Amino acid sequence: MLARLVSNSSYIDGAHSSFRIGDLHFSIASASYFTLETCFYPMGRTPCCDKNGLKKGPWTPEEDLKLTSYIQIHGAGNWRTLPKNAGLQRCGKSCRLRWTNYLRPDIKRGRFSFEEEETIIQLHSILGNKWSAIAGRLPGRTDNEIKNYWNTHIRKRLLRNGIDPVTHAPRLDFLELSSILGSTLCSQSVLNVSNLLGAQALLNPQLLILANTLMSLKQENPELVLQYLNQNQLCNSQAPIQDTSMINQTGLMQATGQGFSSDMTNLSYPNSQENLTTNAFVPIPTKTSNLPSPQDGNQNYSFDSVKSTPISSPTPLHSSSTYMNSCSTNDEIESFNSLFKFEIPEGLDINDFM
DNA sequence: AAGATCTGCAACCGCATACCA
DNA sequence: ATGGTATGCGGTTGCAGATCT
Repeated sequence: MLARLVSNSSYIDGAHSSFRIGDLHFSIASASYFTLETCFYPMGRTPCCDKNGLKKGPWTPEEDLKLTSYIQIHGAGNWRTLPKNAGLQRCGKSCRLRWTNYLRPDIKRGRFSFEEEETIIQLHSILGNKWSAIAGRLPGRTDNEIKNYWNTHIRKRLLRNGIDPVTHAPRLDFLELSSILGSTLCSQSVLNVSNLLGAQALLNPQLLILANTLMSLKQENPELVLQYLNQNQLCNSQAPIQDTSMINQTGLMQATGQGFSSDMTNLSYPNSQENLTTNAFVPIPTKTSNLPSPQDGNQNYSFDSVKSTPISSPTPLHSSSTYMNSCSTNDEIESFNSLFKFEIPEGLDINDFM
């Protein structure tokens, strides 16, 4: 027996986005709104709330007051009946969300502290997008708040610093660019086209434009380019890099303005708070190192393992601190421009790489 | 000054799952 | 074991204010 719901403007929500008639299972996967003119429910199964006439959108202070007052007296829970009992024209789900994400008295509001941000990044490197799990370790912060902060601040910053926010590993396009530029610009020979073509598929086309521009600069004024590269230890003019397979990670570090030593043996992974505050850091992949892989739970890992990781692959995420701590300045264009301190050609927006 | 674009965040949506009858 | 309901979770959307052109 079927009960036809009379509303034609309501929509199926939450747990009721799927239903059964006999042995047939119906699922509404894509449509957010579902006209009920043709929708039938099995008798006895009703939506969690009748959306007809229920308010959506931003909460008013009056609604907040009603909800808070009700919960203070009766406690949170039983969200299905709560709106009616509290005199609210809202869905229970909406009430729960408003309470847990905004009205709860133990919510800490305001900017995230440096320590909180560090904690989020470290936990995300382990837990991935398990926002509720991360929130559970940050008292006073909600999963929604952390998720928003990650998407609007931390994620962008990691991207700009050449770190894949999914894997917490250096991004391939940055590594390849560093490799190409290190090889080609430092070389006294003409442009190694095959190297460029070999990496082309991995690169954002605009990165190629940038590389080409730098190549042109080199041809026009090679001494200036080489002088600057040497000044910034981007390459060793006495032993020019000829093989792009040897990734000059040091160059990348320097390129991002993070001030790493050119001595690879001295590279370490700062973990102390003072290092966090003074040095941006990224894992140092070296092709020749015997450093453990991320799966070892160690902060160090080889470049091979990085290269084998798809840029947007699901995260194994058992490596900790495999991220670059950003510099406190927000404008990472600066860090990229510091690659060579050359003027970026007009019309080439570095943000497009991000 | 005004329109366009960007940004941050609250709220929504659909799915998964725990719980209970 | 099965089905119905409640709740939790993560992804996405939409809006308001800020910034840019």
